[in-house]
Amino acid sequence: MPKETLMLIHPDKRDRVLHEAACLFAERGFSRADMAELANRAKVAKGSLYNYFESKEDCYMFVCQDALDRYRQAVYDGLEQDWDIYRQVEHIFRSGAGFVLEHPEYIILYLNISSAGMDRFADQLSQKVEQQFARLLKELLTRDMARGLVRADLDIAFAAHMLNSLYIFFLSSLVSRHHQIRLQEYLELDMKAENSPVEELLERTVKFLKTFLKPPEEENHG
Amino acid sequence: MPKETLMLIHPDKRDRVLHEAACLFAERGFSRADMAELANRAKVAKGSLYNYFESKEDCYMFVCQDALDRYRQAVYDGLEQDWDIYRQVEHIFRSGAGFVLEHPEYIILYLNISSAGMDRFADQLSQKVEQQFARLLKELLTRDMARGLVRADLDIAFAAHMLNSLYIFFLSSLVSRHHQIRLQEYLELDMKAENSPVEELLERTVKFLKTFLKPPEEENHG
Amino acid sequence: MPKETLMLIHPDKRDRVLHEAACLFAERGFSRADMAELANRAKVAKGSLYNYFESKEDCYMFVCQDALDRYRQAVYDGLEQDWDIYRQVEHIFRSGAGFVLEHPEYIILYLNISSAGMDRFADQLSQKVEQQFARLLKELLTRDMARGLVRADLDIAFAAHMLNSLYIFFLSSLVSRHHQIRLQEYLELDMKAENSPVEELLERTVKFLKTFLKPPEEENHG
Amino acid sequence: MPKETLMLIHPDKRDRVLHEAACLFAERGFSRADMAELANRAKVAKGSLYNYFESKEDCYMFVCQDALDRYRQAVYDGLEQDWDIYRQVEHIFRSGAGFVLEHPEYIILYLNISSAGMDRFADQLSQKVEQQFARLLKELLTRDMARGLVRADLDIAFAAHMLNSLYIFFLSSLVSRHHQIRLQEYLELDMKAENSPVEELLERTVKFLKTFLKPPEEENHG
DNA sequence: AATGAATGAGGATTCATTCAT
DNA sequence: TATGAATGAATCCTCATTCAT
Repeated sequence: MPKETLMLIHPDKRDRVLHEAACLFAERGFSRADMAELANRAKVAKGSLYNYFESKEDCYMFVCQDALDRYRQAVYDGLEQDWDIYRQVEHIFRSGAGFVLEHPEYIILYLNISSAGMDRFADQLSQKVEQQFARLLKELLTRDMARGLVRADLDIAFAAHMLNSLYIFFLSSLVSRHHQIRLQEYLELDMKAENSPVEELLERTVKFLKTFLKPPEEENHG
Repeated sequence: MPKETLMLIHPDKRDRVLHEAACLFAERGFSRADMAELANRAKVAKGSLYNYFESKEDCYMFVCQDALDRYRQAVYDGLEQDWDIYRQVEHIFRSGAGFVLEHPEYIILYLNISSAGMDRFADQLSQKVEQQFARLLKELLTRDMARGLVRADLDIAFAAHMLNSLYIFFLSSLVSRHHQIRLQEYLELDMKAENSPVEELLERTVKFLKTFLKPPEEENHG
Repeated sequence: MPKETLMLIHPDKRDRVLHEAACLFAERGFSRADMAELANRAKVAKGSLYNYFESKEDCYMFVCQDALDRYRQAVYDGLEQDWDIYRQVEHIFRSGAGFVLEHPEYIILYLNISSAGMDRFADQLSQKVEQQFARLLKELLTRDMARGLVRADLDIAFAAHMLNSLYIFFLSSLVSRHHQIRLQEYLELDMKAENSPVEELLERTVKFLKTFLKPPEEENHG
Repeated sequence: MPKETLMLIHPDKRDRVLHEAACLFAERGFSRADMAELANRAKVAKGSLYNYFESKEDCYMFVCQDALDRYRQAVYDGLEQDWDIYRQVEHIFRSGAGFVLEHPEYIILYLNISSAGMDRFADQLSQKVEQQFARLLKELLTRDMARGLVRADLDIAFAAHMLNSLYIFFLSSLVSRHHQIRLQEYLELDMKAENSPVEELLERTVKFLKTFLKPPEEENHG
């Protein structure tokens, strides 16, 4: 619940504040980020921040929500309803990667929600963050199972859960040192290499998914 | 690189300090945890902490490494080499869950490594954390693929990556608010319920894995 | 490099802070002086000091530079270019003494620069402190040697060095316990006596200088 | 007043402690020097230091007194009573320089006595430090004035004071950054140069002294 | 609405000294 | 006598937030 003022100021300034806040929180984490630095970066007076937000926490929360909105617009926009699940998932992975590479700060904010001492943020943000993709995945799996594109013996909810898990780690590996190191251990991919293997990882992921989700007879025919 | 003193004091005191540190860091995160509070909880003088550790950061790092050692001992100890991958994985999931329920603080420390501003910790910890399980999973998959227990068309590295991803989310859902909410959205399981559905989740996970990893012909026979 | 804020606050407050800082640093030395005490004395919040200065060290450095500026204004102001060196030197000794008696803290700060562990301050301050008087003395000696007021066989640079040495010890004996004790041993003057022998010391110094610097023939005529 | 124990331990250990203490105090100054570091350097337990000394202050005081004893032994030892003042002074300057170059820490301790907040040390040390040279200089001047080697119109006490002043600055310029910078300004001598101009400075000093102290007729004859 | 100086609680770290072994 | 772990007061500096202009 930011203050009214935030919506009354010039949109450029608002965007600047939100962008710099997202970057700063992503760089330092909530605790180590400081409002004076934010004011500097956003070229705004320290006092002004408190005309826009109730508190640092309020600022953080709003930045996360705003990030989520921007993420959704970027990722779900080009989606065509009638594509099969494999195509939709591939599209989401690809546009998700595009978005994250352009705005690495947002996925870091996401990862932060599950870190220590952030429960109060999780309470307000997590459901909002997870719900949409969970529903979409389950709907698509159900629909395409009916269509025979997905194996019939599938635990749909769990499959959605697994898809999302892979998605999270896929995006995380684009920005988080830990996830890059982890990926290095598992897939021997160096996400920090000049010639980043994003596309390779993406294709391997999608291929893997198909191996698993497609019905056995599909393989016989394919 | 804690100071020598840490290894010279009474093991009970050392354990108390490490335990309280792990709990405090897990409760508050690195930044918000404070050394005075740690001293109180561990019933040790503030100054003594600096006889044991170079700095708060050094303390954090060592607590994480120590946590990893304890985790490994707890989880890998009962493992029998000749069990098939399904049984080994189930055992790891089960003993992992047991460990995490007893020491929720440790998995929270793990999640923290991938949060904002923790890259310097990731640099020192992540590989150590991920390597062992990555290797084990890949070895088991390779071995059991040869034995015909795992489908032959498998991208072994990616499957290991997926198994680990599910493991991480499984354990996380035992302790992290965010992951609990996420699981609620995907699997409609309330991990905070009195009658915790851990066992159910575990069985569902193992069953799901079998569906995916077992060779098709296996299904025909089973 | 104090922060901008220092120059934006009310001059009275700035002066109060600088004055109290100079006094405190002079009383205790750099290490033993503490910022909380300074805040108290200057009737300013502790945090405010850090709006004015980058650090304690920055504060110290600026206080020294400011002291130098004030010293120069007080001492060099009444100087008349065409006075002979004896009169100019006497004037500087006298106004220097006046300044030091009014602001004993400044000369203590000067003495501090040459004490242990203060090299980093010396690097930034010493040249600035010494240069002006060195040049003035050498110029006057050169000029008055040409005029026949100073003996012709003089090592001008060394004479300037010696004049300055005497000046430093003269001023130091007004404030430093060590230098007072030293002077007691050499000149049997008790600088701490109620009826302070400053004037006597000054006259004796000037007389001594004349004995040494004046050309022999001058003595014959005088 | 160190504790008895100091005199009972092995002289090598005592020397090591005193040497390291002198060096440490010279490097850091009294306040910033710490007893733990001293214990490390002297390869002695921290607790042992408190078997030797009442306190840090007691340690500092004793180190200074010990330094003075060593200085005196080194500097006054080779002195021949019947040398004229010029030769004796030159000898003292030269052996003083030798001593200081070998033990730079001692002169730094001397400079420290006159710095801020060290009055309590000055009260106990300064007289002891200054008295001997003051007396010697005055005696020599008196004797050699009677011998006609020193000009008759001399203010003997003041001349002694001046000689000592030059001596202090001469020695200081061998070790103190501030004094080196000062000397650079006055004499354009770089005491830090590889080919250190110590000898040049010494000769120039002695020559200067002669110019000043010798009676005029001496010059006519010389 | 914008500004930025003021505030003071909070938190990491240091260090002289003690004392049990 | 030597040791070094324990102690806690002391001290530098940070930073969210307020408020007068």
